[in-house]
Amino acid sequence: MAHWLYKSEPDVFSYDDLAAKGEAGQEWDGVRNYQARNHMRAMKRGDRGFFYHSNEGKAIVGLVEVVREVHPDSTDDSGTWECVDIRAVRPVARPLTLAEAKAEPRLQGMALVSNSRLSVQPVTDAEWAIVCELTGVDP
DNA sequence: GCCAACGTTGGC
DNA sequence: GCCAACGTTGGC
Repeated sequence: MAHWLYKSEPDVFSYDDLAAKGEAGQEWDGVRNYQARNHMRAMKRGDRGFFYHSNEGKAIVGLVEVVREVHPDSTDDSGTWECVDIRAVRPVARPLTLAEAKAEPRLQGMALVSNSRLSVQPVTDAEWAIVCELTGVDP
């Protein structure tokens, strides 16, 4: 099973906001980046991911899961953009800040560290295990 | 609030 | 198809 990371500004849409949507989750719409879209196209129902708060907090704060595979973005009329639906699983026991991730030698290759602008990122199995360890998540 | 990094657009 | 200009993101 592949793993992912989703970024969101908590001012706009926070992990708590996602949790409030419950089991049905939320369409991850508004993504207007081809790389990010391609990652969403590759997602399978049940894939787990991390939820990262950008700008404010700058930390991995929760665990999420894909509940609906790729489909047209309802906020896009052009037919270009697609997205998945995700739901909150549970918050992590201990948020992992960007500064901590940058300071962790084993995470230097992580997209979060090396390509901060990509809003939907793949997470390798190795990175997943390390972040689970650092956040106190039972994978 | 600034600015660097990156992606996208459009003229040639 | 190249590349300059522009807009956006996001860390600081």
